[in-house]
Amino acid sequence: MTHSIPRSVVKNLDLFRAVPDKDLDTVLSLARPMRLNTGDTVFQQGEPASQFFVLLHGHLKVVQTTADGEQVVVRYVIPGEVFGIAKAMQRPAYPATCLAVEESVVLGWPSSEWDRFMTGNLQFAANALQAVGQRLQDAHSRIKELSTEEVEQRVARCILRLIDASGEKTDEGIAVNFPITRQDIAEMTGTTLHTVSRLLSAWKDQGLVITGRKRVIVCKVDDLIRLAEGAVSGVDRSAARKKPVEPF
Amino acid sequence: MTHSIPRSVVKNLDLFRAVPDKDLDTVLSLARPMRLNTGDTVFQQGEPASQFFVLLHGHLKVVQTTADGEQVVVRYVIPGEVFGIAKAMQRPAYPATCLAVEESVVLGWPSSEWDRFMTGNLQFAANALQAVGQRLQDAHSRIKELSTEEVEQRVARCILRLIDASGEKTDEGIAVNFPITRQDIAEMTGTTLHTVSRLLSAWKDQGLVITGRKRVIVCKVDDLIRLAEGAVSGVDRSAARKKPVEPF
DNA sequence: CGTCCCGTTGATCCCTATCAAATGTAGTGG
DNA sequence: CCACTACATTTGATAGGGATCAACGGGACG
Repeated sequence: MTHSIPRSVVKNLDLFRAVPDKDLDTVLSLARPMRLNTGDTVFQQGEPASQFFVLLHGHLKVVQTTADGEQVVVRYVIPGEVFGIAKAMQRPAYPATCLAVEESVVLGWPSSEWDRFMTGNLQFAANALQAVGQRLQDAHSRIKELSTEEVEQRVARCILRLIDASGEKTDEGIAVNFPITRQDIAEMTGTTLHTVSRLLSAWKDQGLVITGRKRVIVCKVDDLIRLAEGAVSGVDRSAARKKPVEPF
Repeated sequence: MTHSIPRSVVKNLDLFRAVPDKDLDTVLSLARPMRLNTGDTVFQQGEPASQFFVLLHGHLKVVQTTADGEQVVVRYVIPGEVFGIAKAMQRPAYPATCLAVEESVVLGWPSSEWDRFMTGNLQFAANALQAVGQRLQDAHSRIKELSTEEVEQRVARCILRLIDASGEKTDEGIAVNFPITRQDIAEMTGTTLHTVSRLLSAWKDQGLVITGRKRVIVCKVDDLIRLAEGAVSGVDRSAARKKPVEPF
């Protein structure tokens, strides 16, 4: 045994659910653990997809950069999830960049092992398919939202999703578990950091959320759900609207 | 043999690529063919996912309806593609409605057979994963476009994608192979039929495309590519912008 | 040949991007 | 420990890309 990774570490991962212990031992023996500091990249967009990974601890951000330098946050990876499985879908290169937003620990395998895992264990194949299927559903939800909803709804839904996937109960409300900026939220919802900032400020005034540098805590979840579902907010849009001066 | 489906019909489908003939015979014996008229639905959003399908001939539209009745076109299914594989991703119900936009022929299997195919043949599992992976990539592209590009680029790209996936060379240019309305294009690009109509009209004036009822033919592919990549169009946006009357 | 359905086009409005600038906050090195 | 710096956030002002509202025109199909 080259590493001292306990079997229990992978046993509870979705990707390895219901995979027999003897196969898990093989899996473990091939795993390469990796420690990351905030800002470290696991892989870069366009780079050959030489490995696939599971996140054990921390949080990662997956970002696509467009031709003209704009960025889109594809998703956040939370502990227990697989990522970087480009090769499994027959892509030679990673389609996005993946970086740590806080100290994190990942487990990596050479992409060549993917096929071995697939062929060696049917449960593994089914688990992988389900994981990708779930992501496809999520992507379609996002497309629907970007196509039909207004910014406020989208941002509300985005934050709800964040606390749902990775929220932490505090005495003030439910907090997003990892550092996230207005810019990040904007890149997830197809808007600008300015608009996100204005929305959060308005919500803060109404006591809906508590905000801080790279921090969001939701106090009134129900009210936020109402906004996500299209209720009209109390945000005063008329502030900017000026009544034109009557020409006599 | 209950049906007279020739083996060659499924042999060339991506989903069954490299699957041995003996397995194909099993697959065929369980297949249920179905003929569809324009407007017929294969399945409805929310309905239990009792079957999965392959399109043999024609074209289908996959549509999601939002809570408030708006529609989003998820994708068009072209001959040879799998669809309705909700159950493979462990979803109990279809997440969208699927309907024929022209006369079509599909092949259906009971969802329960999916697992049998998966376990019976590893190549099948890999093919399925690749198909879903490709769709995930497509979905991410769309998210990126909806987030960062303007309407004209998105519509241009949408039409390019249509002729790429299902274009037919004519002596006037490359035609979209199936009936499609301005409304459909709008629902694919997150805009309104009005805006799509205006864009197509402008492009028609410039000789970029030829349009008709439910028809689009691209004459100058290169120019359209240029638009999709963000070149400024010749569309006169100032038409609507009125110079306010000088008050003396 | 009338009736849908699809497409076109004008006019107006407003949500939100953009431009601009100030304030606040964590981290760092002297 | 504080000044310095880099990065995050806030907030105001303005403008414009498209949605929306409204009406008409035209082709297909029964």
